[in-house]
Amino acid sequence: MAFQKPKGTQDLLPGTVERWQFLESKAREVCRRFMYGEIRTPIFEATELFQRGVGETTDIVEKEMYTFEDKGGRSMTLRPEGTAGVVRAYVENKLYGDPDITKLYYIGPMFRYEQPQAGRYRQFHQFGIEAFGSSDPGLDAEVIALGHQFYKEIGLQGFTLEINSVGTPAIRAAFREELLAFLAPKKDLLCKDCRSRMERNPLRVLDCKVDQEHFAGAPSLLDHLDAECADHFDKVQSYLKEMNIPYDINPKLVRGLDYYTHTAFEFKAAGIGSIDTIGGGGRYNGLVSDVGGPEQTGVGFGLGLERVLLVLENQGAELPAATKPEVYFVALGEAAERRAVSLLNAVREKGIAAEKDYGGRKMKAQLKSADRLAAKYAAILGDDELLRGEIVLKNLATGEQEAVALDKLADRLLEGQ
RNA sequence: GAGGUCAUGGCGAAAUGGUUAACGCGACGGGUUGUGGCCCCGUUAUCGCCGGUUCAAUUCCGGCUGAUCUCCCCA
Repeated sequence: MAFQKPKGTQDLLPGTVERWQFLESKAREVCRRFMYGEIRTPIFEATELFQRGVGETTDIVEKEMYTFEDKGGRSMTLRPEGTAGVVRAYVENKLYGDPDITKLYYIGPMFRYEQPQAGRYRQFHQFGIEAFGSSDPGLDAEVIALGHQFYKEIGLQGFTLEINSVGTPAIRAAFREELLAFLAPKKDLLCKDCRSRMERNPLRVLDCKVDQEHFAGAPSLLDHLDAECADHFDKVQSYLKEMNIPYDINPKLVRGLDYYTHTAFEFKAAGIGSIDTIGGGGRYNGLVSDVGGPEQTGVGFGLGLERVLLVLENQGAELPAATKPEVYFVALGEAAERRAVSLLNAVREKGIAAEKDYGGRKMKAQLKSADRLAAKYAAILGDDELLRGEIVLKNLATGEQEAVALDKLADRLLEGQ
């Protein structure tokens, strides 16, 4: 084989792209109803944007970025996530000047240099939304509701929602000290991953799969929230209840990116190997100013389209397949061939999906193609039909045939749809 | 960044250190010089790449690449 696609990427071919188109159109439709407008930002940005926006000590920035130097000597990075670029565009285009809340969505590829596994790719695709300009917990709830509606509408079964409040950076810093004080005496009992987490990201330690026995009596972040944070969290929950969106509180939920404040949430579903997160997000009140904008709040959400699709396929959901032609033209002989070309074109102009043979093959082979493509009709045109000014329309499911005047073909097909 | 499993045709999938690499599906052609889906016949593979062992490698060994699964982490 001469060339292979880069590791962790995929070719989406006709027959499966329809599934992607389905997900994308549903995403757009839900955003339309929620009044989120599409934003398309560059696929690469200045490296520093992600360093500042995502967080210097995150795995993404430390080891997963596709970074390169352009010919002008600038360090550029293929976007590893969507929020930083959107925030940059929000600031650069001074959308904060809009008196109303700015609500944006995006769909597109993201890039992370990782070892691929089930539901994890180097180029993957996210659908995400960001809402700027309000700290109202109702907006957090709206963001969650949009995600919930999307999953529901694509037919996903059995997904769950977990929420948490991660407070403010100051609260987290204080909690972090207390947690480390709790963990320090147990350090030697913990697994090697936990010991490294203690240095890199202590809040994640409590989520460890193997060391749970040592965590009895551990402090909880939720107990350290100040009145404002607790009130915000309560209100988010009451809005979710108001909308009948079921959720669980997961006090150990910490998101992988540094910028979250207050609300953090994840949607989960089984069916992607060892991975269960299909989407997540939260509020990021400090991010806009971190990236050089004014003090402005934001809340958002991103979901992985590959993962959602894997779960759907795993659940045996009905998904759209390749387009089937309404009619397949079978032409016999040169004169019929010429006429078939014009009929084909005319029918297509009327909006009918139509195909014909281009191999000059015999009738049997042409009908076989029509059958294989699952055409509804075969339109058979030979010298006899040409003389009569007719074409034979054969219903391939029933085998019934009828002669149709050539100039009535398109109308006949349209009424049969 | 670490580890396990794997790599044969368009697809699924056997077997084998030696001269025809099963079988199934599909595709193409024919049986039926104008009727598909059923049936019958025929055709359809430089065994991922590079190197090594050997008289001989698709088969054994090593490296590479990729897939898949898992850890870290994440969508």
